[in-house]
Amino acid sequence: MRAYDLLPFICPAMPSDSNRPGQSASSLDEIRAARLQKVDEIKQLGQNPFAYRWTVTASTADLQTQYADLEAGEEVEVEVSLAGRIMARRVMGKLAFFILQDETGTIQLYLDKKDIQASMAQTDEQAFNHLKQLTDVGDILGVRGTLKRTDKGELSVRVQEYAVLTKALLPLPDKWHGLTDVAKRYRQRYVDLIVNPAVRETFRKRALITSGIRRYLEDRGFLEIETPVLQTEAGGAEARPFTTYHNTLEMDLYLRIATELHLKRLVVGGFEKVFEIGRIFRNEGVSTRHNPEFTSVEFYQAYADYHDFMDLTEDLVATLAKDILGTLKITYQGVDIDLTPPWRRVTMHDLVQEHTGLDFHQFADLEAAKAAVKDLNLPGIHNCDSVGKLLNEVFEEKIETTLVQPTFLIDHPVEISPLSKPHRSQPGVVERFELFVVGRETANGFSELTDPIDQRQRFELQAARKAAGDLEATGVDEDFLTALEYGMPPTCGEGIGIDRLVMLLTDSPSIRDVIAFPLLKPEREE
RNA sequence: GGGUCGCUAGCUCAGCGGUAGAGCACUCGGCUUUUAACCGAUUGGUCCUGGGUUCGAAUCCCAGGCGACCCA
Repeated sequence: MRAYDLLPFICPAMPSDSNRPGQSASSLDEIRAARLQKVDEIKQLGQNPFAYRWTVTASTADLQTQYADLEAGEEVEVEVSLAGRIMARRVMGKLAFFILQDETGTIQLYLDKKDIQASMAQTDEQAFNHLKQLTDVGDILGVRGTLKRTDKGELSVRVQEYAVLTKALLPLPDKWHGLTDVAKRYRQRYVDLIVNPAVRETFRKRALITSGIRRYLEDRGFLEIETPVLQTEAGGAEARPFTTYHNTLEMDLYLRIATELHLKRLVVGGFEKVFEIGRIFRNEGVSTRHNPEFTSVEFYQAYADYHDFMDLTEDLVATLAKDILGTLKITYQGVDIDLTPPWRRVTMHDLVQEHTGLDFHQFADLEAAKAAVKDLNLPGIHNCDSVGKLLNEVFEEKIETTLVQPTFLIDHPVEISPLSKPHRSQPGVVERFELFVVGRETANGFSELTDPIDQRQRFELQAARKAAGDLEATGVDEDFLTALEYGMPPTCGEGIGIDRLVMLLTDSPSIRDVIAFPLLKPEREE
């Protein structure tokens, strides 16, 4: 970014029609200087180029809907007052057409010299000429007028009065090609939002999804309780945490990698349905599916198990799709997805057997299992120190990306599920489900482990891995174990990655398309 | 972390060893039914950064920065 504050102040020309200097302005600095001069000319007219307010009585979308049936050439003597950004200017000698954009859409302004100079004679007898000279694409304009549909069929505000509410000093991108440079779009999202309506729509839908989740849970008696971001031990998931430092306490702290362990403490405390929508931080790679900070919703319900939550998840996602998109049949990056419940529920063992013919129940030990999967050429096989991990490796390598339609993968090996309750009838696996859509994990839930003795053993296994150098392993959370020793009711918990859900429902290829300000390296300053 | 590709005017792009270009935007002039308005005239550059090769580099080579995609 350049230091525009250091630019010299431009001496203003007098605000007359004929004495404006005929200088050209084409570089960014020159364009900006020309606009600063217009700022000053507006001030000299006694108007404020950075105004305080404007009475808005209509939105462009409402007007477009309300007057959809107005015939070409027809006018209605109803006064409207609205405000927005100038997105296009087509100026003739004594008539001009602007496109005005507000949050809801756009409408054409019909700017007739006679109308404007008659209405504004008291405040600015050259009002139409000043409109031509002192406004630019990008300015925020307030207008008052009546409605007409032009001969060519464009609904327009026939403007009687206008005011520059905010003078824009910098030019907008090309009106036709817009802003396509991805890095620039992410770095200057405000410009992206101005010129790309689809981006506004994505973030509007994101807001609807988040509030829809909140409403869905609250309607069912869930209470949203906020839990700490700064923690002395980052647990509840396997991920590298960010570290930070508290000066006066003189201690290292971690940013949370999950909300799980605190929400479960609340269940111990007697809240039977709790949730939190919140920011999670993981100090890991950045990709089209991973941002270092992202948003999850985690929710916990006492006396429920993972079957209950699979039902809930189907209904929640279907409700969101129906309410926000109006359909359960969506398209993601050209692939048709049908969100109509019920969704397939299949165990990891069955799915692996279905794809590879291998029955992991049969393997007596790790060596036998490794020998059996030799032909699959698994890249991560050397990291598998248990049959369960090997099973998961087969799933991740060979099957995960094939789960395109919504599918609940259930009953994972205990070795990869340190917080889940053992399966009530199947040894070696837990009562857990993961929702996969278009080959991506989108939700993860399980009957929560409530046995403090078992939980301690699993924590200690993690701690041993951490001591051995595993940066994703967590230590023993003694306070959480203490909480469990006071007794946690049977509980089901689940986390949904809101960013990935938004990607799915807005057909966005990258997580950065659904995060307003994704993390990017700063451009190098000289 | 590895590979491939990209970075040139405010924006979108061309140029690929020989005077840095186009369209749009901007500035000026004209124009009362335009909608990528039109017509005419100007103007605008750290060719991502730093080295190197060369008589000469936006262009070729090396290193770096930032990004996209793929792989891990």
